[in-house]
Amino acid sequence: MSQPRSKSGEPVTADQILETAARLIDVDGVEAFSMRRLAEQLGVAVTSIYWHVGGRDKLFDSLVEGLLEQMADLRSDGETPVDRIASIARSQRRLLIQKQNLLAIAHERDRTPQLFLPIQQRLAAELSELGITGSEAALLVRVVEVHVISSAVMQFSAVRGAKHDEEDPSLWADAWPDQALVEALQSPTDYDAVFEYGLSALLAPLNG
Amino acid sequence: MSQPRSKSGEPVTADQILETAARLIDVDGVEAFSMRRLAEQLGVAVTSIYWHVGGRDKLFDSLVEGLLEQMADLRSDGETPVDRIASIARSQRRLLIQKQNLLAIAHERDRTPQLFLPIQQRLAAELSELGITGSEAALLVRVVEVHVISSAVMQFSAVRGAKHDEEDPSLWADAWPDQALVEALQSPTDYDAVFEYGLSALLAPLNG
DNA sequence: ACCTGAACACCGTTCAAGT
DNA sequence: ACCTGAACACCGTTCAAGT
Repeated sequence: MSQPRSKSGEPVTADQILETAARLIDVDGVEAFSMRRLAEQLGVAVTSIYWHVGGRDKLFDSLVEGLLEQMADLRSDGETPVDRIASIARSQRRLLIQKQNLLAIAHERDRTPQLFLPIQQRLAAELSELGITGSEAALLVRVVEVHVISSAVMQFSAVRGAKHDEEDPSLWADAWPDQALVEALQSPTDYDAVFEYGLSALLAPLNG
Repeated sequence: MSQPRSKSGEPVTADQILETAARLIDVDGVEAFSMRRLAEQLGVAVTSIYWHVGGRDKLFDSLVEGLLEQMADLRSDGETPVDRIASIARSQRRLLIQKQNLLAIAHERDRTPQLFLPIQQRLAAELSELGITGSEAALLVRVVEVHVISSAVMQFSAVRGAKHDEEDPSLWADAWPDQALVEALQSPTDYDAVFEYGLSALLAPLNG
């Protein structure tokens, strides 16, 4: 139960600081995070964090770095190259949604393009099996990556902002003929369905 | 040249405050914005901003509201429903990229789903001309909107983060067979191309 | 090598007081 | 109705000082 604190006398390590920061962010969100709260949680003076991991920027960079490493380990399966591409895309998306707050930090710091990197090579390998190479393959790699990452970025902000998401019914004339549509738009967006629709549309040309 | 300031003796209006805030954010970015700087720019004490427009949250909400209104006025053209859908999507995207900083604020405050609203109805009208209605139409509306908005959100962070975007060549074995691909991935992502590829892939089923 | 407190230059916000 | 200064509770960061 009890967390490691330097009150025990033991010096704090950089890893402990990063772990605690990650947990804090995961539990309370990014906006509640501050160096001073982290220090308090660690039972340490703020300034010793600076000694071990540097300032706020360096700390966040290190956390994003950890996310990048996790993406390198993603599993994928499937019979065909297209299946395997879809499989990688899905597991990358799952990881990003699971690490929502880290993704938000990466995005906030304009590091989202770096999230492409750990998976580029594997996508490229699958594409080359389909005979797709060169700049065409590069475009497709980007198309898939943008779809995965941006959909995760959007979903996050949508879920958090669900309170404001109430459909203003006055926008739709009561006489709007397609009431089934109005009703469907009233309920919250199903981002999984949107993602899957997009993914198969993007990969459809590869099956021809 | 000279900006309106309350030093002149005239009271400041809420509109003046919002305009100045928008300009400040547009020029220096969101991260450089603060209530105190805004007050300074207006030649007014910080606290009078609170009297006119409320705090930081209210102010940002009002700015986002302005963006929503602009989206209601977007023009579109084209011969077929599919062409018009694509046209609306492109002009919405253009507006969002032009108002990058406002988009970032909207995203940060989890208001991105609200950006769907001003255009939903027009997309729905085009879809119904194609005989697409009900929950199927609702899904397609969301698919298009997510594509437009998320691609703008991504492009923004990518452009700003271009400094970190350097491809790490060590990731690619020098012997990687497809050197044209490696080279293509080394150059920065062409987000317009990625957007257009995605858009036509998403709309392709509608032409069948 | 590791930790500390004091200090600096910033924030957003509230509130009582002015005219 | 409009504006103000003072004050509060926060920030991130630097630095000289301790052990």
